[in-house]
Amino acid sequence: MAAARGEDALSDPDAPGEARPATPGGPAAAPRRRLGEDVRRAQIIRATILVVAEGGFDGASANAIAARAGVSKGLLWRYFADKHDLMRQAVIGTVEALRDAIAAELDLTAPVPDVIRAAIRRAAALSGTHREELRAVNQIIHSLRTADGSPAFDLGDYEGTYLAQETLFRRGQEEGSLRPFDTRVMAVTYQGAIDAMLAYVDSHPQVDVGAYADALADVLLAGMAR
Amino acid sequence: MAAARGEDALSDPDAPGEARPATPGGPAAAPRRRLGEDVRRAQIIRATILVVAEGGFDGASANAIAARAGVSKGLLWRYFADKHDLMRQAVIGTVEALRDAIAAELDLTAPVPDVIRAAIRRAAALSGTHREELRAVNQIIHSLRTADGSPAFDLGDYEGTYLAQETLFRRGQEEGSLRPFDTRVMAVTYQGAIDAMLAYVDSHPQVDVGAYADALADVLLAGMAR
Amino acid sequence: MAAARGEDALSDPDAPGEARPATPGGPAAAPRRRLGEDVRRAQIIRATILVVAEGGFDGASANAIAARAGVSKGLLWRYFADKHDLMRQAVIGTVEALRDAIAAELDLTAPVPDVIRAAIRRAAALSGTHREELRAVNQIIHSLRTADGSPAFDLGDYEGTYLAQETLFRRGQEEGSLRPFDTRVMAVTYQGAIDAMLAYVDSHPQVDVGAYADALADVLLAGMAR
Amino acid sequence: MAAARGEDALSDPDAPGEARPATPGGPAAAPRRRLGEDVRRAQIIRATILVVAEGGFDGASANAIAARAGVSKGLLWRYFADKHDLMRQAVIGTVEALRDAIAAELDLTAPVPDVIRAAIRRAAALSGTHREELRAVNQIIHSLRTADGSPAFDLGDYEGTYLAQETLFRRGQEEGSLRPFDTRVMAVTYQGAIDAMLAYVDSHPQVDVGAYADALADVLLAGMAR
DNA sequence: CATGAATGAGACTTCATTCAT
DNA sequence: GATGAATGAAGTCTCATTCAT
Repeated sequence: MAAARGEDALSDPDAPGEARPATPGGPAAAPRRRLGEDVRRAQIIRATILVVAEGGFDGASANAIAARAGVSKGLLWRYFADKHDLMRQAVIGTVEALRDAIAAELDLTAPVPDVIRAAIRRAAALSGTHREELRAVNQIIHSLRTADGSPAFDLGDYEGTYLAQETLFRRGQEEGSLRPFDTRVMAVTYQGAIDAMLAYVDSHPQVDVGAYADALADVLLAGMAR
Repeated sequence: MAAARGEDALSDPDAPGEARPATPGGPAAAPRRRLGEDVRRAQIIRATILVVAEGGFDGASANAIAARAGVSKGLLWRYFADKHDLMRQAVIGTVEALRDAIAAELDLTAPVPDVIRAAIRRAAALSGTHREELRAVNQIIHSLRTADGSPAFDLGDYEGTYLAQETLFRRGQEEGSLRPFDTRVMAVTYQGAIDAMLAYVDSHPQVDVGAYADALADVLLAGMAR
Repeated sequence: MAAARGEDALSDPDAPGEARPATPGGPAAAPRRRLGEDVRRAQIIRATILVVAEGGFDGASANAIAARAGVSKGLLWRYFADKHDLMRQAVIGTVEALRDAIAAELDLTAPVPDVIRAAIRRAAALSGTHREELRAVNQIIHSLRTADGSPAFDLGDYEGTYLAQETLFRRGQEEGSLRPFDTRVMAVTYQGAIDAMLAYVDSHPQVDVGAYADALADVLLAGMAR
Repeated sequence: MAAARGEDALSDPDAPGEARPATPGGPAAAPRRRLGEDVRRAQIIRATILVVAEGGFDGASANAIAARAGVSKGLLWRYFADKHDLMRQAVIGTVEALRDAIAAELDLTAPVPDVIRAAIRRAAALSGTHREELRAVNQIIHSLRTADGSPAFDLGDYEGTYLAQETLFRRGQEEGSLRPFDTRVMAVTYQGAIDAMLAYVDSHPQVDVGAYADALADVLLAGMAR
């Protein structure tokens, strides 16, 4: 399970029974381990994702994140300029990982309808393997604001995704496997359908994700295919 | 007590179970409620929507809301139990208004494809008439949490909407205007496509909303119609 | 004594034996008195002066100031934008009070040497009546910095004082009671001598302030008078 | 241990009372101290002076000082017990250097008025050669506090300076070059005038320092000389 | 010895909520 | 009822100091 990479202080595999004066029942002492920069950053980002996924953006205080990571509060600010920076980097790193997880083993040279069906299936699979990431990224993207109150992320950040999908759709149209339609509207709709699916299966755990993905592929391809 | 009106779900705008003293008329009767009270509540909710739409959920302090409403800070808590209650009721009231705005003049007895196309157009029109409401409701729904950290709203609140749409789709299938498909998946997808459209046109002001709505209707109906 | 205007929470004349659960020996409860804006500001500034005079600029935390004023921490920020603003206003208000205390009953039309001697005496008297103010203002002026690290006060703020003294000196020179000298250098020197006196008697409590003032007047006038 | 050198007062640069293991030479012998150590200490003190002069006492974090000195943060505490110790020793060492710079080439056997005039000129010259030192020492002396909040330096540390000046003044009075006056008051005033001059020229860079020094000597000697 | 990652106390500040007026 | 002064908990962030490497 992705959630168990060893960031939880309570499950720390070798917190010893440290000699601390007069608090023998208190929480385990911190052995002050020294880690490489990248490892620490990843650990803190992972804790951020988990805390946000669980308690929402507002509940993700620096305190909660540090506690979840099993580090001291002050350590956060050695690796991130401030909380905004931490959240921003958590999103950026996690989105990259999600994109990789979708793109992996996806044969983009296959017939376009096959690519689309496979992509939907892979996206659906994320709900099982990256539940916290999906939840957290959603929260942060919707909540993070710059100092002047404007959203830190907006749909402009989706532009690259839209363009890639439009390219795919256009190839399908040229190859004759897709009928003519407005590719931008279709890209936005496609992305919206994926996001809706992920939100739906996240809050309806009894739903068969694979079946949903297949049904969604049927619905979308029925609208696209010639 | 005035602070406890409208209880649980987006689809339940008229929940009972509160001590509203002796109001034996129907919900449309507005019996003994003093006008000033409802006006004040609406005024505060309106201010809440505007402040949230502008500065996001986190930026919507009670101070800012009271100032925007032109009332004193203390007055908020005469009409709402606490900030959570204020936000919840702002969503409930506004969603109701949005639903009314879509449903108005919508002839549900018309042929199903016509209903769908009309509904998409009406939803798109909201981006011009209810921009703040759409933004604010989105913010609050994504951000509001209960005391234990769990989301205050979830997709369960969409259940009523899904059921209504499924009913419509099923009639189309029975009448032969729509082809067979999983109505729940289609309902979720349809709603996701609408939400994606609204978000897209909100952050891309130069887009022609009507044209987008028509293109979306084309895309969706191509996937649904026989 | 100037220090006993009733700002000290512990000496609050009517803190009652409040019914607080299970802490019958703790500090007296706060009756939440409501005060006019000017009174509160003066009270907080007074507390600031006392805390700075006693523990220095660095020891004057917002916590310490609020506690000394007998108010809650948060109240400070209703009356002052931030700590810098609080310190700035404390200096401005106190310097004005000090200047008034020196200027009062000073007959500026008297012969110049008499004015100078009287002014030195009055300044010396401040060491008895405004000890905390003198200490605190000195601390803050030397310590307060703007966000970019540059001093918040500098000798430019003395310019008005220098000009006034130069005017006085020049009158003395025109009237023939003072000999020719560089009035700017004399103004700076005069001010330095006053400040040195105040610092000296502050840290040497056994010194006879009046005698020092007379001796200083002798020394300075010997250098000035024709 | 090297971290505890020079103890208490500005006028006492060689205080004993610390455990320096087995150094039976006189204070001028520099017996077993390794050269590298003193170089490091001087380097760190120099960095401290520069950082304080530039950003003030509060802006002089251990981080900034270490960075300016080009050493690691942890190294500071090998040479100084804590930050208070570092600041104290920076003052002590720098004041000693400043005193040397004034005393150098000063012929104390010359006629007293000549000595005074020369001393004023030399002090004025410091504003060109030791600007950072003057600023930093001023900052630290005014800001440094002991753990209980009382000033770490006070005018008692000037006592040696006052005594030396009084001795000089008294010789002048005995020799007939100076008229009778209170030598302690004159010493305090003289020092105050010097400090005021240095502060003034520091914040008024366009002033001709030499001319100021001559004018100040005129003013002071006019008050002292018979 | 030297480094700098890590800690933890404490600083300033915001803000939902209470309550004297 | 209405106001906004007052409270106090909680948040983000800094920094002197420690200590594993």
